[in-house]
This record gives sequence, structure tokens and C-alpha cells, in this order.
Amino acid sequence: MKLLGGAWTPSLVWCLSAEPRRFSELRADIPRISAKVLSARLRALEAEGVITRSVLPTSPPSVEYALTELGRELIPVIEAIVRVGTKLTRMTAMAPVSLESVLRD
Amino acid sequence: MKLLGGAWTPSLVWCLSAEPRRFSELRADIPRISAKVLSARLRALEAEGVITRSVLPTSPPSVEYALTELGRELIPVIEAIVRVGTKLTRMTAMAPVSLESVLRD
DNA sequence: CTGTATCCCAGACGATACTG
DNA sequence: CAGTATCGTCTGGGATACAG
Repeated sequence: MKLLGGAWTPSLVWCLSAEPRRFSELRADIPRISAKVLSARLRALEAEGVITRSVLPTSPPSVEYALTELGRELIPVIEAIVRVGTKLTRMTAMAPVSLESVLRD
Repeated sequence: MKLLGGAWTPSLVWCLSAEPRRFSELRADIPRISAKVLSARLRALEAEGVITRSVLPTSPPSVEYALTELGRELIPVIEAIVRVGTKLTRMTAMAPVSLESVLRD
């Protein structure tokens, strides 16, 4: 829970679970997150050993974030949350279900 | 995550997953929780439809909390957290692992 | 593009004390 | 036994603006 408790953290891990992604890609994946919070969460996850941060020597510079082995351990938890969250959301609303709402609410 | 995000919430759902329990039993199950927070979490979970609260007509009065069907939906998530948390804790420390630490840290 | 710097505040949490 | 009341602290998160 310490690892997944921060705002947007489950969404973030989920977005990185398929493939490494860059800062701006994550911003696009999760439109409502602010740059500040995204940065904060990425720093925290890096400090906890959940993700890695690699600066690619391009111009303009790009930065790639990827799950570590530890990060991949968390995927089953996210999957359980998504599964339950989707089921519960479908029970109360018939509208389409967004991934963000499932992981946050 | 909204349902499980509060402090001690996963521990609480876990404690209720096997059988209904009373206020003082929960305090004993989770020694470091304060009465105020326990009460607050129970009220919140009740409002969210995760648990039920039944006052038993005994003297002195006792109150029993139980998971609803919705609450039982959350058990797989807790199990996933416990499974991963236990594994990760074992990787970094060789000391015995407490359930509270697995669910909180 | 990839961030940091400020400011701000609601609310969550904890300790302690008190009550029907 | 099963809570409430009160107080204080702290930090997480959001908006906005700026920077290398």
C-alpha cells in the first residue's frame, strides 16, 4: 500500500506495465495529472525501486521510465484492482468505464 | 482505491473477511489503531456499502461488523496485496513479517 | 521536451480525554 | 463496551508559473 498509495500511482504502474514510456507520453496517457504530481510520483517510485529513469541522449532530450523487477511484482495487484473496479463500476453505472476512474475511484 | 485507500482499511477488510467481528475485537486485532480512526474507517466503510453494522441487544451492548457482498468483492485485491507484500518483505528482511506491515508498508 | 518553484488548502491521521 | 469531542500536526495534491 505504501508503494501504490499515492495519487495516480496505480494508473502509472499500469501505463508502464506494457512498455517503457516517456514523460510526455505519460501525461497524454493520464490527461488529468499535473506535471508536478507526475514528477513527484515518478521520483518517489524511482526512490522506492519500482521504476527506472533513463535519459536518452537525443535532442531535445527525452526520458524513459520503465518498471523494474520489483515494479512488475505489483502488476497482479493492479490487475486485481482493475478487475474488481470494472465489475463494481458496471454494477452501478451503465456508462463506459474509464481506466482512470476504475483505478482512482 | 477509493474504497481501500484509507489508513488501516486493507487490514480492516482482511480482519472481517473470515467472520464478523466486534469493535473491541478489531482494536485487539490491530493494536496500533486508535479508537477514533477505527470508528472513522468503520463509518466510512459502512457509508460506502462495504460493511454492515449491527447492534446486538446484549448488556453491555456489543456491535458487530461484517463484510457486505460488495466488501467480499475486495478480498481478491487484499489477497494480491498480501501475497506480493509478503514476498517483497521476505526479500529485504529475514525477520518475521507482520500482517499490518505487509498491508501498510 | 522535461521538468522545478511557489503557494495553498482540505482532510487525514494521531494522541488524549471524555461519555452513555 | 463502544464510541465522540477536541486539538494539533503534517503532507499530499492541485493550480499556476517559470526554467534548462
